[in-house]
Amino acid sequence: MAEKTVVQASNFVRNIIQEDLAQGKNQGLVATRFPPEPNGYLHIGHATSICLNFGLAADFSGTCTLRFDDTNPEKESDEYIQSIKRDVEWLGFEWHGEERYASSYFDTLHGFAVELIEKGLAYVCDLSPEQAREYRGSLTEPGKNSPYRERSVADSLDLFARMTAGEFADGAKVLRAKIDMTSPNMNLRDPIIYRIRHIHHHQTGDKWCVYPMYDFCHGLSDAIEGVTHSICTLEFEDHRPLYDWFIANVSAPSTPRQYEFARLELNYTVTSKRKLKQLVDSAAVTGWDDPRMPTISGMRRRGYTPAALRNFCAATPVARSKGITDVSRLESAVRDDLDSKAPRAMCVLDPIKVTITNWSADDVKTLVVPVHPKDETMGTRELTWTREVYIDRADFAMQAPRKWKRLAPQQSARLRGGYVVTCNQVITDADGKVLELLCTYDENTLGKKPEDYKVNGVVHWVSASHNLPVEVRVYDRLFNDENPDGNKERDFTECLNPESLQVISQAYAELGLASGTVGQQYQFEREGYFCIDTDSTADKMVINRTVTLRDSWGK
RNA sequence: UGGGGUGUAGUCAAGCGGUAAGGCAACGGGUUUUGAUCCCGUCAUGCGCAGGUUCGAAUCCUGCUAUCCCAGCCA
Repeated sequence: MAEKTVVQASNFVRNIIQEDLAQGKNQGLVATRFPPEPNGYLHIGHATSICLNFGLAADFSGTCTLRFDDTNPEKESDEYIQSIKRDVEWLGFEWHGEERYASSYFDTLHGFAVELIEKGLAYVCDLSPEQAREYRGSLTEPGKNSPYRERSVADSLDLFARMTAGEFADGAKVLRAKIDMTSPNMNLRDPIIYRIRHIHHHQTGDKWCVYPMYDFCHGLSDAIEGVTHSICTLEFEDHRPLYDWFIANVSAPSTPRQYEFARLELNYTVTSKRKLKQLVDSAAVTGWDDPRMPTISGMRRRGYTPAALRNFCAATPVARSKGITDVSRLESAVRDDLDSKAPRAMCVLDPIKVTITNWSADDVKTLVVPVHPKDETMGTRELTWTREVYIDRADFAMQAPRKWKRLAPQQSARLRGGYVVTCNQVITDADGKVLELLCTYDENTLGKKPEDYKVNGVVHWVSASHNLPVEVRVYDRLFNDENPDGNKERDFTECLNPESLQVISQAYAELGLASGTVGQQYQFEREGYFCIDTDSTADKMVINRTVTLRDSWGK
């Protein structure tokens, strides 16, 4: 089946690039970058950034690099680097050249810092963190100059060299840019550009004990890579003057421009690496790849597809106004992609036994049905029809409501792909719980409508004797509250949904599923989309519910 | 009380002086051996509020208001 074309939502960055190109800026080049800090797993918010940066580069025949913004070794690790690379690749993007590391620019960056000192635009400051905070002033009051601000160039040069050589303890001194302590923009009040950290770095080992701060490192790394359009989120808007200041005051090899857009917010979801890490560390979920997590690895395990995520991102407008996107948009992107790709199968999650009284117990019939109702290139599959079958408890009602299209006493329904059956008798236990349905089948209804009566319902089923018992994990949203961290009075973990995972230890799938391998996706007809989980063993297949089908009947 | 942003339907948004795109959600209807998919249709006399400029304003001007971000040696 052909790939659907996805509507590309508006994108103000795209417009800016088109104008730049029209004016011949940047020699007609477009270069972007995706710059994660390797301090956690990527989530749905990063997916929008990835799609934006790689997508823009692809659309304008440009390049997009993957650069690890690894300036804070304390929180970073190789595990995160590996997961990030895997996630970007899985999404279907290829970064330009080898992956980059800001840490591999440390020599150049250090040189830029020296250059600033030589120009009298940076100085070594001995203020303690507490003192520095006092000197910084507040949002409404200007800051005061540090007593070390007028230190001579020679002294700062010497001190910075000794900082770099490891002569001072963590926090003893910092290198600061000399800008304006009275600026209404806090970022310009002599920001710190290097701090001392005697700590092993996952890439550079013990080579350095001074590490550059984000503002200094990021823009200049962009300049080193020849990035033309540096796209980040809105909270960095106030940093832009600083971004430009560093590039203007150092012999930067190019002049990238920063553009900010509103990060993606999803309702019923938390997207903050810190909070996601908290969920993992507190065992509220089983790991970064728990299928309930909004991480890329979690969504992958849940059964979301790269195309679904890409389509979702492409259809998400890139704007400068903040808004909360409805998760239903994500879910509809998943359904939309899986509908055409997922083979169909049947699985009964909550069984009631049905005995077809006019079908012989030793008669086992093979039915051949299409794998996909609209795509015959996907072939056919076999179902086993026997005297005893299971249907779902939800598909039978003692008292059929109005417009009921399923089974009920004296009512008929088709067992999908098989015959029409009529329920003649209901066997219940002392409490009235339905134990078994006694039905008769109509032999003239295989592959055709009954001649003298109408059947409006179709119900999924599986043979009670020829099936594959599986464990099914049914997921619901992780949080009950639409805005988990919208209330400052309570911790976001207080609105964790206690029923976000329901384990059905024994469900019954059609036999054909036995050949499925980990990651294989299916549509269980009338139930939803499912995939085989990594927890599956030779003895027990574990299946995740990715998302339900749209349901206009209601639950 | 400083600075920087943003307010268009339930929701997210386009719109850039010429008479309010689109998506999701919702609601009707058609097809259907999945209450799915698919297909049709409905959904802003109005763009945060109040003035002003103009033949004409969501778009320009003035004032107001709401809301978000910034005082890490985090990114």
